[in-house]
Amino acid sequence: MKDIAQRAGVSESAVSFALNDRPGVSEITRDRVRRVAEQLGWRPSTAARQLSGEGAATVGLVVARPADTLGVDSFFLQLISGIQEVLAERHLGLLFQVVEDVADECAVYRRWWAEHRVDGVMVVDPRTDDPRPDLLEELGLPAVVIGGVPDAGHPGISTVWADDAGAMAALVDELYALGHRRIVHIAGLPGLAHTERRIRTLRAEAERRGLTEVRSVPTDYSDAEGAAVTRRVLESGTPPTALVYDNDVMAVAGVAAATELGFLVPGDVSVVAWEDSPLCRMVKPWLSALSRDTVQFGRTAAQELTALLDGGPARTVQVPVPRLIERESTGPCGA
Amino acid sequence: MKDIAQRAGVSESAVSFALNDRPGVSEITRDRVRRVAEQLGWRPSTAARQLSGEGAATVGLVVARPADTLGVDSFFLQLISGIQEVLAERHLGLLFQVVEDVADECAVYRRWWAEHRVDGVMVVDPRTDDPRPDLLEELGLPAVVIGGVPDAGHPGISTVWADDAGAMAALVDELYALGHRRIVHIAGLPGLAHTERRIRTLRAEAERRGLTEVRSVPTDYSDAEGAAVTRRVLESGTPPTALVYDNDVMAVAGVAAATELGFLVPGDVSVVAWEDSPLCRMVKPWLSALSRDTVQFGRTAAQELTALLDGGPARTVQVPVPRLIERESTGPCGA
DNA sequence: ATCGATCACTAATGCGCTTTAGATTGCCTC
DNA sequence: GAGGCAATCTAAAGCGCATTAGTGATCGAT
Repeated sequence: MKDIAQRAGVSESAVSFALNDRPGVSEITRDRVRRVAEQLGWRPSTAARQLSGEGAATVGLVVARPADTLGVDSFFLQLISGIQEVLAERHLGLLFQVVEDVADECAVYRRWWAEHRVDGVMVVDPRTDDPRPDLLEELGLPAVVIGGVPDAGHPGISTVWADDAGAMAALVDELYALGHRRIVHIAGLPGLAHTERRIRTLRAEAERRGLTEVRSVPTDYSDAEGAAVTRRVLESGTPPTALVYDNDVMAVAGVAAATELGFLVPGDVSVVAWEDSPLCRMVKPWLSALSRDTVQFGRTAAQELTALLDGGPARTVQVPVPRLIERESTGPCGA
Repeated sequence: MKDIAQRAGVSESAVSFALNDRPGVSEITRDRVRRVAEQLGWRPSTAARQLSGEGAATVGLVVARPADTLGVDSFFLQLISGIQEVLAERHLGLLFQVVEDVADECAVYRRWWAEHRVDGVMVVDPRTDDPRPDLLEELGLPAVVIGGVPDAGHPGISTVWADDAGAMAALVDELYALGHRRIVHIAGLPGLAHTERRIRTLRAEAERRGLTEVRSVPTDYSDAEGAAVTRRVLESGTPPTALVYDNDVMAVAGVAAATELGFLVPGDVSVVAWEDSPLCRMVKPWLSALSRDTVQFGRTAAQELTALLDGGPARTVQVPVPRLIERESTGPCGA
């Protein structure tokens, strides 16, 4: 900046004014300074900028999952792509970290906060009894919870959510209409908020219709557990006629397991994957799936966070309900 | 820090000395200061620290791939997990960005450099005629190229690489021993260094053995192209008896396509996936695959980068050659 | 011709930390 | 007991930027 000031023949302050669109310099000086800066390829040092009051120009994202369960999911990278699109426009950096569990995650937030490393964070995989919103509220770190439930208790925190409950209800409607009465929901991790929401909704819908042979079985999202649970429920006395998997990976593994056991899909048992991906069209039969625009989800979340950083109020915004794409793995109940 | 100084009854400089293990302060004072700092949950502001000469305590990673081809791969998140393990130990942050193409990627490096945002970067997906090493060398940004070829031309840049050529040669050996003479390699993106290396090696190995019906077909790594190419080559006059896919996703899609066409795997055609993942055990027949420890790959790369940041010399380190896991999709040539 | 007001700019301060150059003390040596 | 030296601490400068207070100069109004 000193260089610029010298070459443009003005003081450093003038340069600062010129480049930040602040009043106090004439248009012609401003132009001259701009040109010199451009020519020198100058960019403000984020450190210096931050030290003098501006933010860190960075938002944080930490995901708490063990390395091996992380890779299979296409969800995260899609989400991140969407987030990046928005952040890149504003030249905000994304500080990314993967940790083992929520306790570590909280530690990371504390550190980031103490080191002034981030201006805000995005929280994924919200849980029941989640300590994170409280912590972030306490630290005063702007945050948006991705995939949470509307939550009035935290005025500084935005929520971006999809109506899992509605989607589940619609899905049960659909399966019911096809004649299915025995449904097993191979759910995801028990502690996760959306898992619990889906489980609760399924139970409520079943009760409403007087269905007794409807249940959820929590898993760890892995193909191994997906296959294992599938085998277990299909080999029971009265096997279900419809299986709903909480992710694409388990659904694919489940279909393979069912086929091996001699069950026809969708003849003997219908299968729905919650989360669409290329995977669903890579196996035969093609999997019917609940699809949503994950990239857009990320965009929306990032927009909410930037709005928060701009001093806007915390909001709760809903993204479109996942839509059922019917492919080949669902059909009328045969049993 | 002012707080700490006050409460410990010493000057700010003494605090700095104490907390940075610098001489100039007695052990008892050092302990006292440490205790106060701990109690206050103090962490140095990275910005201030950076401004006074230390680095940014951050390394950068940018991946240049369109959003949709990004998600299917389990490679990246695994790699990042490994990287994180090493970075977390040293409290280094990871600044992550996804962009459209290499030109954008270069722009990001320039910006990061100008803004002093990162101390070093990790470069993935090295290409033939890659502009990035030159640029990074010019900027003086420490870097490690992940999956590159040993490259003597850039003294400031480390390389971590796997011997794709050796793996390909071994694979051809294996297939040749099984009696396969017509092999098609469904390759990845043409510009990528490892793609070219695999293609060249395959051609060389074929020539060495006088095999004329061996070739590579480049693709974009997508399941769609994988399936399309599979159909095309299998429907040609003399179909290959062995297919080698450059990633797991295409291999799975390819098997599905082959099966649909009435080809038995491995009876009519053997299939090998280059890159192992849960996917390979989610389809029947289970896919034989070249497996490597991607998390470890990330760890190694991160270690090289931290070594570079510590002022060590640039090195070229090789990770273990991918190992062929024979499952159910490979067998003796039937034709 | 004088005054206040506006404009274009400069000087100086502070952000939180590291670091260099002192300042003070105690201790040893001859 | 004076000089020297090491140990321990403090004062002050500087990193690159934003910002506030201050300085001239120009202009319109009286």
